[in-house]
Amino acid sequence: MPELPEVETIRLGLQKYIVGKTIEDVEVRLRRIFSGDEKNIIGAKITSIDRFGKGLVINLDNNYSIAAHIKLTGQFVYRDDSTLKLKLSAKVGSQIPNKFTHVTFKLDKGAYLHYNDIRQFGWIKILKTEDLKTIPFFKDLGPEPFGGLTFEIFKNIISKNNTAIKPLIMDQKKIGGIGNIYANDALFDSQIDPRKKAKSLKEKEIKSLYNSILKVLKNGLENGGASELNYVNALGQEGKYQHHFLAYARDGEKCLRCGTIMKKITLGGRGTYFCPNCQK
DNA sequence: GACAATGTTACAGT
DNA sequence: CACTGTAACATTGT
Repeated sequence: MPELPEVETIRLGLQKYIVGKTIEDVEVRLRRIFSGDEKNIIGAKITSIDRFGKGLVINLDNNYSIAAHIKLTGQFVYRDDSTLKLKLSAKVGSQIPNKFTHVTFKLDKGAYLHYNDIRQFGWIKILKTEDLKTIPFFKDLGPEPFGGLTFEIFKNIISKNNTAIKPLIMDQKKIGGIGNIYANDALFDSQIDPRKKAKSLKEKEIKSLYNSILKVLKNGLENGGASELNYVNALGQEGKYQHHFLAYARDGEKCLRCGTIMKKITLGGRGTYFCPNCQK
């Protein structure tokens, strides 16, 4: 899923469906991805849902929280009597729970929250709310595009780093929430070569990239996220941003701006897509 | 069989 | 110590 727009879409869904509900039981089928003691959350009521970068936090009324990161293939799927008739995406499967459902939270009024994860890279941690910042991922997370990341801070990050611009904006310690899809699309939108050294960007390019990042993330959010891989929302349904990709996965196709054939290279270990003609 | 997949982190090297 | 690049995590699909 899982970049800022996808995780935010899940957060909005969870906020709508599970806030106010009580956790009656927890079934952990794959212990390796789970830490903390589930006994500490049984009987507690869900009060709010937070998102920090690509991480999710479910807060409870007993000073405990459930922190989670779904990495590449995690899914949180909510089910109750009224959502049961909704058809699940094929990305979830026709049945839930299934062999990829590693954790199930049983809520009151016959509702369930299932955690699925094919590759098992994701994690769920039970801990005191005050201890959330002891999780390294949260502690080291940089400012967010729709949070503390002002243009001045962004400019400062870009101009003092000597790495290629694309891996830099995907570095969660520098900026929270941007992943491979939106990094590719933002660089395409601002016509910047992803290999270009961050330090070498002119003020005008930095400004343009800042605006493009906000623009593509907002577009992703308005389309309910990108279900290119395994991502689904909290009801097990797909997003639509995969139909609006500007550069991601468009290698071999014509550039939307100039018609040149789009190229794919590997940069920082990740697939990188760009127009060799109009991204300078 | 080889390779790549929306992410993060441990580790080796400079 | 700081920075950078690569491998690894586990599984599926092409």
